[in-house]
Amino acid sequence: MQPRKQHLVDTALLLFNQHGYHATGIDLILAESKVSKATLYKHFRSKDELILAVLQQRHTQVLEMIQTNIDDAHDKGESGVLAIFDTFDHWFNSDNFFGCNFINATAEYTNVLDPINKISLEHKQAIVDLINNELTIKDDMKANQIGLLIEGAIVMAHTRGIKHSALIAKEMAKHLIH
Amino acid sequence: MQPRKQHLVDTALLLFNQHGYHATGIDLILAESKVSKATLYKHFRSKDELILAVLQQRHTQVLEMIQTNIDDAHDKGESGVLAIFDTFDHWFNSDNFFGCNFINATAEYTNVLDPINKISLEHKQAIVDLINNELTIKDDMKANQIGLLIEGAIVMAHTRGIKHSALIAKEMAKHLIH
DNA sequence: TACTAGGTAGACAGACCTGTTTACTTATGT
DNA sequence: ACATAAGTAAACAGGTCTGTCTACCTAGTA
Repeated sequence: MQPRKQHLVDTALLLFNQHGYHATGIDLILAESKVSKATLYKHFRSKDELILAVLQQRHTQVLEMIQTNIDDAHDKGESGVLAIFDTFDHWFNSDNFFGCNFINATAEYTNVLDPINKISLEHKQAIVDLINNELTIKDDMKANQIGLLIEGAIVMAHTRGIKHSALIAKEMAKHLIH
Repeated sequence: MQPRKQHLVDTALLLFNQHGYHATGIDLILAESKVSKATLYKHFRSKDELILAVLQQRHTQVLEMIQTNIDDAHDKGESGVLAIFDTFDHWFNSDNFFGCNFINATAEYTNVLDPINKISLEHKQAIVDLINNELTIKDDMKANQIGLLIEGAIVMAHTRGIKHSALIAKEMAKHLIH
């Protein structure tokens, strides 16, 4: 991706997190990124398209972060599934946590047919698929249960500020696996 | 509450659910409720104040719905805690489900000091308190774990359209209680 | 009859929104 | 030296947003 385009996506991600999607105007993104409006509209046809690019990038980021923790766990002979919760624990306790971009996007873009809504569904599904592949024996039900624990931890951390929620969820996941 | 004021709150609740908070303009609420703008601004000082009234009412509604299910369960000699999940199951499968108003509000109003954000926190905390009081022996940790399951079920139902998520969560809660 | 409470319609201000367009500037590679 | 690609600044169009205000309209009641 061209550097300005990438810079726009990075800036927009931060601002969408800090203020929400509707509340973040194009002009603010331009002012913060110091990119001109003409450039933004050369790279993206609309604000919605920029949002999609932001979510697409975030999707990749999150899955890579999780995969890194899984790989580390495997190297140490530990459970990959439980390591996923460490990724979220680290995220919740960083100063980069403003809730899940996809949950937040679904809250603002309510139309199920909206591509923004669709990418959120795909993200959530991808995480459950990844969990399923980490289970010693594939088990859709168990993967969904663990996925549910992750979602619960995210909401608990975001709406109630309970930063250690990922560890609470991890304990619950332990009992599910054994 | 005066009938027009109540009607405004009811209409606004539906529209905020259908379109989100920022995306729902005052004018749409007025058109749908057939109330004049002057009347709205006599009852509410601002849109934010209307949102707060909506959330306040929703807060009461949800707790009452849960309490009804708990009472019914007690009458049948069943677990009050598990009955809470039936409330959510019923909600998810109604045509009145657009995710949790409070999770959605927190997504749009990101400032933790915002009263809209504060009421969301209080709502979530109230549910956990209610759970705690239903436990045979009070247990903050267990109440939070069950609260986490509920949040997870809500997100699963909303972002992935998995309408039976409350029953998945209920099964997990059974193992927690016993 | 006349006052009052509550409501209506609609114009208006002022700000902010997305998106387009024009004319100018820089940098790079041949 | 010159074409091309990429970026800039700024004005502009056409909406939409919240919130205010004026003038009018009922229905009930003292």
